[in-house]
Amino acid sequence: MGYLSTSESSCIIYYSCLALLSRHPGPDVRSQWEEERYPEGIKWKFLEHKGPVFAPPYEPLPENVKFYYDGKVMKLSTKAEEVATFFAKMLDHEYTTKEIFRKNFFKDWRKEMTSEEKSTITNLSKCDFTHMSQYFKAQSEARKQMSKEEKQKIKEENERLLKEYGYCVMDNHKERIANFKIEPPGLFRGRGNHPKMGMLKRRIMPEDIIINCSKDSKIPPPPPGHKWKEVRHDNKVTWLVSWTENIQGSIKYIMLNPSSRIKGEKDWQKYETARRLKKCVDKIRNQYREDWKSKEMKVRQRAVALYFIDKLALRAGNEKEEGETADTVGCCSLRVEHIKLHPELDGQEYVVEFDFLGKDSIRYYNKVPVEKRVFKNLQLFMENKQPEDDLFDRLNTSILNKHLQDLMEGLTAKVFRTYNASITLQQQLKELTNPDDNIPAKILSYNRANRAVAILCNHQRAPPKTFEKSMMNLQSKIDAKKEQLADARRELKSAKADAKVRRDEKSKKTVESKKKAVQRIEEQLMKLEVQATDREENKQIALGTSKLNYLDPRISVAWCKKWGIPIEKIYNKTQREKFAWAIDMAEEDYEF
DNA sequence: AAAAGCACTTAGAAAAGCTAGA
DNA sequence: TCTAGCTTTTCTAAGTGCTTTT
Repeated sequence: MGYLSTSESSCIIYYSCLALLSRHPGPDVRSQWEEERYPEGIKWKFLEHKGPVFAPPYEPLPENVKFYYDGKVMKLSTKAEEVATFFAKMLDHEYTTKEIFRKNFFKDWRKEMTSEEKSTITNLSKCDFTHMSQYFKAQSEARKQMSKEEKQKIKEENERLLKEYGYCVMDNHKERIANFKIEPPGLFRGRGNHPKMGMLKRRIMPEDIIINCSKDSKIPPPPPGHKWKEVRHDNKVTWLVSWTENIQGSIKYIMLNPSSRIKGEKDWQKYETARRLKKCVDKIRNQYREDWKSKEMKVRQRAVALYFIDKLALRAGNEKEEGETADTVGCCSLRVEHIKLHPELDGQEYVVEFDFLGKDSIRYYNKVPVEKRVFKNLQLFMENKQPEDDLFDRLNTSILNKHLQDLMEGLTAKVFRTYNASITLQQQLKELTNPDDNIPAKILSYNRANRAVAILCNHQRAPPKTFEKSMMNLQSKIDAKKEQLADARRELKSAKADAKVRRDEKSKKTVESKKKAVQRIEEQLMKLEVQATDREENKQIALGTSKLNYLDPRISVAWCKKWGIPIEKIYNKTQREKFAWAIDMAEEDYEF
């Protein structure tokens, strides 16, 4: 294969291009470079891959695993049994108690039944999946108890699969594929109050699959006896494989790993756009403050919405088809019922109380003092409206983004989130890093800066199930360490006293080593205390999303260089691969 | 100009993997 | 050597925003 160079050497070429650009970031250089590689929307010239890995076929249950209907054993047809196992596997989950889930599941399950099954099984409550469920639990238990050799065998098989299907060649690079396995069939689990929860996500067959690769590549063969839906050669897109999913009718893709050239470059570009916003954000802010006074309602709504997006890092809020998804909103789709106006609250004037479900049905709750003009405008927008009416009835994301495009090339609502997240990290790092701190304390400061961003972006997580217990464990470790420290100090004291009397070399040495011991234990104690603080503050906050998607990695790299923190303390292996471009590029004086 | 389609980024939960300390 | 408790990886849903169709 003539195209294949080693991935390493091509990486060097790629990253040195980026590095060069970062030092000479004029718009001419950048567009010239991009045009040279990819004229107008072309994403690649050569693409070759092995196609997707399909979900393993259904294995029928052993004869002794029974399903009961209305108290009586019933042997199910293979198709009906397969769908029944999906439900059985989820039996412990509270999903299966929800009425919508049960209704959707039962409806779709019945479609898979034979006509006899259909006439017998008419009530889900009479179905007893417990035996099946127990069987699966035993299976997973058995998997855990497997011998080392068996586990090793499975690991090797996975590695073989990864080696064979996990990589592709795009232009001159061998690149890792993100999700080369096709999603297996199962029951749809939406987030929050999703109207389609419990529906059957059907098995994807080769006949559903569109393959995308270059004409001059070796086209992956479909599994024996099957055909692809289509093979296309579209180099204006980055995906390798796609299919249409049956729940929402949306398209799913197989794409490259974040470490790939095509993703890294896009990521870098995203932060460059945010940095361009930095240069004109003051002007834009002045502009929207002016627009609060506009005589046009549409302009005022746009200006207030933009203020929220900027100040609170809200998402844009596209319209969604009603009844197809969970009822969640972003800025432009806020409804009157999602905010409360308080002329005065807790000693503050003009407070807006937000309470709505955002992406993934994560609750956004915040009380924010706003400028008087914003407050008056909101009162105006809410006049004569019902709770379920749109707050910004003259606005949508497309109007807003068109306006933003006029203010700055490439500016859209989401750029504000990236900009505010990254600038907040940079500011917080400056403010929180104490030069005299040791490394663990500096890392605590980093995590606190990261946390400020996560709070801004409302990145939440369910508190870990074992949180209380693990906090208690840590506390008892701290207590033990304190006792150990007290002991060490006592020993040091007596060693000193001893040395004073004896005045010989040996006892002097003892004092020194006891001193060292005290110091070491002090450090260990400090480390533990820092860990406890960090964990407590992090209880309900997820740092990963902002770290991965919103924070310009060059800020973190520069901070590490400046303070002599090993980059491994901030980014794990995967993250270092994703941010290889930034690690290579950023010097200690990098400014976002 | 509104709706539908498409391609891509962003998101938290769950599974899997790893490791320190019993 | 085992396993509890953590971190990392995997999974796939749910957004954004642009393009195409009606």
